[in-house]
Amino acid sequence: MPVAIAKPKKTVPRTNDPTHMKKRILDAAESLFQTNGYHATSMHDVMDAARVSGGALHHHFATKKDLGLAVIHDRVAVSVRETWIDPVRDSSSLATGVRNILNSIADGIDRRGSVSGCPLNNLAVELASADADFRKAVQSVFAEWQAALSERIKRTRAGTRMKANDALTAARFLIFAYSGAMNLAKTEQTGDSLRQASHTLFQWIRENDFVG
Amino acid sequence: MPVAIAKPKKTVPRTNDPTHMKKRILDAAESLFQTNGYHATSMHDVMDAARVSGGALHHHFATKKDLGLAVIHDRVAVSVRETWIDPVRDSSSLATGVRNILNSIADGIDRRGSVSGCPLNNLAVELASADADFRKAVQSVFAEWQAALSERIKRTRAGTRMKANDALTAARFLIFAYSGAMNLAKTEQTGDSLRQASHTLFQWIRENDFVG
DNA sequence: TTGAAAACAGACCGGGCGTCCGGTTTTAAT
DNA sequence: ATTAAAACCGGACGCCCGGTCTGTTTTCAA
Repeated sequence: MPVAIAKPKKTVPRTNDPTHMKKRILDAAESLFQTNGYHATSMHDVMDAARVSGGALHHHFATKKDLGLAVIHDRVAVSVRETWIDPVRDSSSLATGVRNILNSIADGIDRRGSVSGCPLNNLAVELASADADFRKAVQSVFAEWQAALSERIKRTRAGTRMKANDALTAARFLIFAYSGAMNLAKTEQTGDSLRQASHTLFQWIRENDFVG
Repeated sequence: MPVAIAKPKKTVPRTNDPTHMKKRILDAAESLFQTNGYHATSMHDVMDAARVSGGALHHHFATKKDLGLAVIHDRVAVSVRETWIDPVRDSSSLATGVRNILNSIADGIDRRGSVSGCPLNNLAVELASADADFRKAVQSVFAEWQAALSERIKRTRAGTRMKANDALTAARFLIFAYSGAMNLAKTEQTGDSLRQASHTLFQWIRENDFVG
């Protein structure tokens, strides 16, 4: 039996930084969930990617489901706000606003060379129909999204004289087209479909007199 | 120690029926993949649902991936043909054809009370970006779908005098809207979004003079 | 200074996963 | 009748999953 080997002195002391650690975990989880999917990524994958111990991971997120819900609330929702809600609200015209959003996403895709898809759609399709909590979380993001678009549409020429329900339908149609285009972009690994959607939606917005 | 119990005589002899057995496996796999997702369903789930032994399952589909690819080729592809390609090809007018397809899907959803989503999109979103073989399989179905829609558009009034590429773009736009509407229908568990898409697309088709 | 809670580490567990294997039965060609 | 392949059975195998547990370190309030 070998003699006990002296344990080396700990050189670097640990520093507790729960905020930063939580951010690292969410960063890793968000990235892995989007590129590989929720069920296809294990907790150990998250631990490795975030370089976090199992204890720390479990301390901040008790279960995998908690982590998934946190990703939706803290990452996917803000992603939708940054890429869609804020730009379209501040755009000088709805048509150019939507076109710029879609084209810039397409450019990002082609620049990066790969498509992981729409963050919201990815988790929605995989988790929405299976689990009620996930569905509620996803649904609230969709609701915020379509409400913002609807508000913007109401500020257009045709929007001022249309019923609130019709504005919502138009808003949802924009989401339909974008989501579907993103799905195809993901399977084709190209931004082409987003540019096509941009072009067609631009004309659709003009034809419907959504000016301004 | 109890005495050996005489093994009861096998009463019902086994009958080899590989075609029927393969069908049962594909039935179960298709259903489970659509309702719960590919990664969320295990091989044992398929065995239980199809009431098939592990040996039989492995005999017909060596790996889970093989089973998934078979579901795409033999089930999802024909599902797209039955619900989209054939009806739109035989429709007297593009506008009513598309409207009928979307509305009948919406009716089916509300009658059934639950939405598992578009079969193709479900597997596309979950598997396309992760695995090259899955992506190719999904992509070929999309290609067949948009080609059929493009051919139908070319037979409309505006279609006869437009470039082939524009017809394809219009065809893809229909797919975009449908896919996105189905995604939202899945998270909202309602057919409403499909009816909205039906209404908006109907007008869009008319505005673009896709008559006939 | 002290005590307790929060933050983190890492080994560990039962279970379920996908897959494979030896053996048996059925089928069909010879 | 013989034989080989195909079809099917049922369980074992090894791995890894999500989650738990014990213990240590850090932080901060009292």
